[in-house]
Amino acid sequence: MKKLLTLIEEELAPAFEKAGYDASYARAAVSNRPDLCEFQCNGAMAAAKAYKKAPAVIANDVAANLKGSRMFESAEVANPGFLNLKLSGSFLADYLNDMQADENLSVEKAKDPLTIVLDYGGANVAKPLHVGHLRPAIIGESIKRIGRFLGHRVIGDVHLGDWGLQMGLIIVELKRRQPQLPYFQEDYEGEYPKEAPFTINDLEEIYPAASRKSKEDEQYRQEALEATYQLQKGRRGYRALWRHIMDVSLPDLEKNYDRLHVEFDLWKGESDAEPYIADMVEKMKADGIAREDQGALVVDVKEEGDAKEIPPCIILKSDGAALYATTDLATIVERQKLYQPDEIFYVTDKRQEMHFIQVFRCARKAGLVPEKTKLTFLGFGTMNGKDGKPFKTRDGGVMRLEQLIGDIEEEMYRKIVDNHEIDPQEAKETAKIVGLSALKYGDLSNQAPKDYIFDIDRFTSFEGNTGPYILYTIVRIKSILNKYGAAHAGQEDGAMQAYANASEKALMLELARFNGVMENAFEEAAPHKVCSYIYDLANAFNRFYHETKILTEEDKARQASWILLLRLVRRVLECCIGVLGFEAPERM
RNA sequence: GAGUCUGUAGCUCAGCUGGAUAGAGCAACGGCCUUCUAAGCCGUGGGUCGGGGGUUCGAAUCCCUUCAGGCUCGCCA
Repeated sequence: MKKLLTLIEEELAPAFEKAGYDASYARAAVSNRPDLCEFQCNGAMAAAKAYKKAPAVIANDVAANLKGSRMFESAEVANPGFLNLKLSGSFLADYLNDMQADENLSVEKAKDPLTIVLDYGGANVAKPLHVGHLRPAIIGESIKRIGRFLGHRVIGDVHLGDWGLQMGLIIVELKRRQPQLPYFQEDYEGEYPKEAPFTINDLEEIYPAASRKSKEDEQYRQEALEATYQLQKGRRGYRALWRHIMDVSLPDLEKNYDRLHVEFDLWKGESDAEPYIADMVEKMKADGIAREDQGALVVDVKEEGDAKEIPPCIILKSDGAALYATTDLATIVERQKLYQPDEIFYVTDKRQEMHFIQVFRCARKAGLVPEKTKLTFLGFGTMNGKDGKPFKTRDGGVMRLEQLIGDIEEEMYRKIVDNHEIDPQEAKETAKIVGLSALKYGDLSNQAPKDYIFDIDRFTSFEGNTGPYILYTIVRIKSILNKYGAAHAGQEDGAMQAYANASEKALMLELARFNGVMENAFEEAAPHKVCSYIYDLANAFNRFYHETKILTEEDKARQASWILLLRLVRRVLECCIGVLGFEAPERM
C-alpha cells in the first residue's frame, strides 16, 4: 500500500499544476499543529520565490482546486501560506480497512530484495558475554528483523572473535598451568584427548588472568604473540586446543544469545577467513597495492581530501601473523564468494570507526567486492551507568550479561508479585518476558550512535516510555478482545467506520503512519524510530481507551468498528515489538 | 595537537530533507476507579535549544566561530 502522505501528495500535485505551479511543490507533512489540521503542505511558501507571488495567493489557488476532493474534509490557508488539510473520516477509515486486509499491514515488501550480510555479534570465544555485547546484539537483531519485514534477505552473522591474540593468550596461560599436556609437545604425533582440559568456568578465569599478565610482562606477551602465529600457521596441538576452546565456548554463547532472543543465521568467526588470507595477500602483492613498511605488510588507504591522516591498513604484522583487518578483509572475500551481497553491514562499537574506514577502503582498492556493493558501518555508543561513566558492577568490574538479565528479571518479578495476587510460576514466566522488553526497549529507544545511560529502575518501570508500558497496553487490548470474542463468536467482521471522536481520530492517524515509520526506520537503520512510534501509538490508544467504553457500547455497528480498530492496533504493536525483538505476555 | 561526535526542562531523552506557540517521560503538585487491567488517564508548574555571529520571509535544525565534555589517531579487537 502507498503511504498516506504519498496519497495526499498525489492529490495535491494536480491541484498545484492546475493552478500553474510545479507539482514538485506538492509535498505534504504531518501537521505540527494538530489543533488546526492533520496534514499540512508548505509548498506555497517554497514556491513563492520562484513565482514571485505571495505564498498565501499560491496557497489559495491550490486550495480552490481541492474543493470537492473526496480525500479532504477541508483545505484552508493560514498565514503566511500554510495549507492546512483535514482528512475526511471516511477516507481515513477506508485506508485502515485496506491496511487491515493487508497481511503486511500496509508495508510494501521490497520490489528488488537486497541480500544483506549483517555482522553484529562480535563476541569473543573463551570470554563470557558481558554488558558490552548487549548493544550490538540488540541493535543488530532489530535491524535484521526490520530489514526482513521489508522483504530483504538479511543474513545475520555473529562473527566471533576466535583468531586473534586472545587465543594466543589462552594457549600460553594454559601451557603455564598444565605444561605436561600433549598439546604443547611439538613432536607429539598421537591423538589428542577428546575432552577439553578445562571447563567454561576455567576459561572465564584464564583469559582475564592472561590478559592482565600480558600487560605487565613483555616476555609473556611475546609468547602469546608467537602462540597466536603458531595457531594461525596450523600447529597441530594449538589447533586441537583451539577446537576445545570453541567446543566449550559455543554452547555457552548460544545459551546467552538465546536468552536475549538473538538468533544468528551464521556462527562464523574470524578463523573462517583463514583459508582466504593467503590468496588475498598474494593478490594484493601482485597488484602492487600492498607494500612492506617497517616489516609489516600494509595497504595505503589515505585519499585526497581526507580531513585527517588515515594510517595505512595493516594486512600482516611484522611477524607475519594476521590481525583484525586481515580477517575482516578475508571475511569480505568469503562473503562475496558465498552470498554476493548487495550490502555488508557492520554493527560495532563506534570507536572502531577508523578500523572500518581502513578496511572498506582497502576492500575497494583491492576489488574484493563489486563497486555497487555497499559497505556500511553503524557504530553504537557506550552504555553508561547512572554516573555517566561506562557501566560497571558495584566493585568496578565488567558485568556479565547473565547477571544483568538476572537482575532485571528479579526486579520485574518483584514488581509483578507486589502488584497483585498471581501464581508464582506464572509471575516468573511473565517476569522473563517483561524483563526482556525492559532491557531491549531501554536500549533501542535511544539513538544507536549515542552513548546512553542504563538505568535499571527506569527501564523496568511500567510508567512512561518503557517496554513494560508498551506491553501493558497490548495486554489491555488483548483483554478486551478476548472478552468481546467470547461473546461474539462466529460474528462477521464488517468494516471500520469513520471516527466518532477526537481520540479515535488521533488513534487512526497514528495507525496510518505505520508503513512510513517502518520504511524510514530501515533506511536510517534506526530502531529507535519504531520505539517512539509505538510509544505514540500506545499513548493514543490509552487515551481512546479512557474515553470510550467499548464492551458496553449499545450501537453494535459502532462497537464492531472499534473492535476492528483494536485488532489493528494490536497487530501493529505486536508487529513492532516483534521487529524490536521481544514479545508480549497474555496477562501481566 | 589533528580529526570526530555530543551539548535541548532538575534528571533521562525525542524533535524527519529549516516552517506556525520547542515535545515526551521521570521527579514535584492537583484531579479521575460500583463500569473493558488505575502498571492507566487528565491537568499545573518548569526551557536565553552551551555562547556568539551569519544565510533565510522563517533556524534547535544549514554555515562560521567559540566554550565544555567524550572518543579516535600503525602492527589489540
